This record gives sequence, C-alpha cells and structure tokens, in this order.
Amino acid sequence: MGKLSREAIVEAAVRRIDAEGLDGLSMRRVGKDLGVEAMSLYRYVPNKTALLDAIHASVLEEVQIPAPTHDWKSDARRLATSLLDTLLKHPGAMELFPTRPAYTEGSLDRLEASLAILERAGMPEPLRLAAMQSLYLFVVGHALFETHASKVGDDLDYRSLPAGRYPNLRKASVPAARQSFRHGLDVWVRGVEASAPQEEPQSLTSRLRSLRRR
Amino acid sequence: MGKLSREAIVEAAVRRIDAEGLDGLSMRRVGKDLGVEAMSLYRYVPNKTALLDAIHASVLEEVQIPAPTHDWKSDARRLATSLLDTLLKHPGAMELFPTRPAYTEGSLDRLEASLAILERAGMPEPLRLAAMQSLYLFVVGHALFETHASKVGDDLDYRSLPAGRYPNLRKASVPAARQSFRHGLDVWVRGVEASAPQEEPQSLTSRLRSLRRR
DNA sequence: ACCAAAGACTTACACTGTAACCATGGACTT
DNA sequence: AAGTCCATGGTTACAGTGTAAGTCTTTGGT
Repeated sequence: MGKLSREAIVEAAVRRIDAEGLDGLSMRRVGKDLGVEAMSLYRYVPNKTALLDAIHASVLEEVQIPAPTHDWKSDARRLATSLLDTLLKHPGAMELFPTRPAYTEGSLDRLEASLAILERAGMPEPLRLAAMQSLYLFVVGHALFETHASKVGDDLDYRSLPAGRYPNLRKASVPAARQSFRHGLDVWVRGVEASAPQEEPQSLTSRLRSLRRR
Repeated sequence: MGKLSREAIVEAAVRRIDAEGLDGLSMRRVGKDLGVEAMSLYRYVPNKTALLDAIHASVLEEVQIPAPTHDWKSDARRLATSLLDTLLKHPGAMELFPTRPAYTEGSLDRLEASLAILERAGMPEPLRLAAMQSLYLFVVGHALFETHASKVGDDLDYRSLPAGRYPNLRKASVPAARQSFRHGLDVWVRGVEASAPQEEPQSLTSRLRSLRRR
C-alpha cells in the first residue's frame, strides 16, 4: 500500500480505463483501486477533467520517438506507427485524444521531433505544422476507427448494397485495418513529397548536416 | 406542442447540444424542452446511446454533397469544406464523430459520392477507401481541434519556448485555423494525385464518360 | 510536549440513466 | 352502446456520478 500521489492516481486511472473503458472510470472506483475514498483523490487532482488531462498526457508520453535516420519517409512512418501502437494499447484512453490539445512537455517533444522530420524532407516552413497535424489527426482517427469498427461485429458488407445507388461502394475493396492505415500513410507521404520544392532528393552532405544539428 | 416523435426528440437533442455542449444533454433536459418527462422519451428511443447515434446521423445528413464538376480536386475540396462547415455548426455534436462508425443511409450516400470523386481522379481501386477515410478523419480531427484550441484562450506561443530544446518548434509558423485546414487539404490532394497511375490528366471525353455513368 | 499542517474520511447535495409499474384516452370490435 | 385493448405519457425508485464542506487522525518540527 504505497503512499498516495498524483502519479499513483494517474497510473491507477489508466489501468481502470484500459480494463473497463472510459465509462468505467469514476473517482470512486479509482479510489477503491487505491484503497482510499474518492474524496481523498481531490488532494492531488483538482477535478476529474484534470485527471483526464493527466491520463492523456501520460499515455502520450508512452509514444516512442524513433531515432532519426537518413530516410525521412521511414522516420515519419515509424513515428506514426509508434503512435498508433500506443493508442491501440489504450483503447479507452484514446478517446481523449481528439478533444484535448496537448501543451505538455512530453507532447512538445514529440511535435519537435515531427517537425525535424519534415525539415529533413525539405518541406517549406509555412506548411510543416499543418502537415504534421494532418498526420497526427489521421493516426488518432484511424486508431479510433480500428477499435470501434471491431466492436460492430464485423464490417458491413458493401457488396450487399443496391447496385444502382452505390456503384462505387459496391466495387470498393475494403482493406484490412492495418493495410488501410498503410495506404493512408502512403497518401500522406506522397503529399508531403509533392509539397517539397526540390524534386530530387537532398544531397547526402546536406542530409548529414541537418542530422548533426541535433 | 406537437406530438412526441423520434424526430422531434432528436431535433430537440441537437438543439440542446448546440446550446450547452455534450455535457448539457440529459434525458431529463430533453424531456423538459419538449414538455414531457424523461421516461417518456424511452418510448421512441431505446437508450441514450441510441439517441446519440441518431444525433450523429442527423448532423451527418446536413452535410451538402456538392454537384460533381470536371475538376475532381475542387470537388474533393468542396466536399471536405462542406463537412467542416456543418461540423463547426454543431461543436458539441461533432465530438460524437470520431467514435461512431456510420452505417446509415445518409452516410453511405456521402461515402459513395466521395468514392466517385476518387474514381474521377484516376486513383486505383484498392486505395480509394483508405484515401477517403484519411480525408474524412482529417476533416473531423481538424474541426475538433479548431473548436477546442479556441477554448484554451489563445494558442500557446511557441516562440517563448527554450530554443535549445525546441529549435524547429520555435521557428514554426502557426497558421490560422482555416489556412492550416487548407494546407492539410493540399497535402492530401497532392498525395492522391501522386497515387494515381497516369501522370497526365484524364482526357476530356473519358472524364465526361465517367460523369455520365451517374 | 505541543502545535500546526497535511492527509484521509464522512456526510451531503444535486444530478444522471433507466427499470418497473401505473393512468388515461381514444380507436376498434362486437 | 359497451367493452376491450393498447399506445402514449407519468410516477416512483434505485444505484451511481462529481464534488463542496466539514471533521478526524497522523505526522513532523520546534
């Protein structure tokens, strides 16, 4: 029965959320998990919203930042996949991601690493933040979609739709979730590539120079 | 005092959500708005989750499908903007979008229209659904971000960060929300463009042919 | 030994979703 | 006209929620 602390509370809350989803999280339950009354938590957390914010930050900090290589495309892909992986590890907590902007230290670190990737990609400055945000939103959205689609039994079969009304949908192929994720990434990577001014890849020396600059 | 009905309930619920956000929506309040006890709603709606689903569907059906033109890029942009517009009109309801997969008729119609756009773009089949989903997720995510970022007073100023740790963030330019949306769209459009096999645009006659095919 | 403060507990309030049951009025059958 | 049914809405009740306010209890410093 270790001492109560903000971290211990957040930790317990994440466990509860992992086990029973966001709805299973109540102050009373978290308290019980820690062998303590609900109101005792309020000594360390001003209210439930703040606790949710802390959970969000905590999960975000689990995301591994892959070490930069010479290949910005693979760096971007690995960062995105890393984010996807931790999100899928916390199906309940990831519902917090779309609505909470993150200004914690951990999230700034990750944003910084993302922008560095885009710099190496040769993307001009006024676009970088927007491009990164679109990637982030895609990953989070996909993670949500992947976990919620599997709840509906299995996907609706588009082939059983009336052909007259839905010609394109009927012949659409529904890729497996992971593949659909990869395809989405492909579109993004190609989009970034096409937004970089120079068509040819950066020279090796300039690549190394930007890597050395931390 | 019109008769109670499922539609009237959904309508009232949407109004409440628009006025006071998702948290302001309770069965009792919706009942009161309709001059009725909370339990009476359960004659038309099995439970609150179903009501939320209905709200989701209702808002989604407000999205205008722009008439297709000869220019798939502008079609895609207009569809995305149309979705963004209705989402921003319902700041509370849009929180429902990330977690609810939509299999209603109205949502299938919109998906069908989207796929038709990608067909005109010359995108090969196995990628279309994934590409469209990535666009959809981007728009929804952006709408959420736009409404929630404005809640935090004004954005954090990246220029006040320690320069040693966040070199890229410090020199990042934070575009206005709308511009950031347009930039994200640009990346997507270029990505789709680069994913289509033929580099040159479709011939005029083949464009018209695919348009005629409904 | 005393005091102060910190940490946890107790009680209480207004509110939530919804299960189970009850009342009523109008339509339909006979 | 009488009787039946049932759709529609009301009532009560229960378990659970976040959290404000106040109270005990333990602990560390002097």
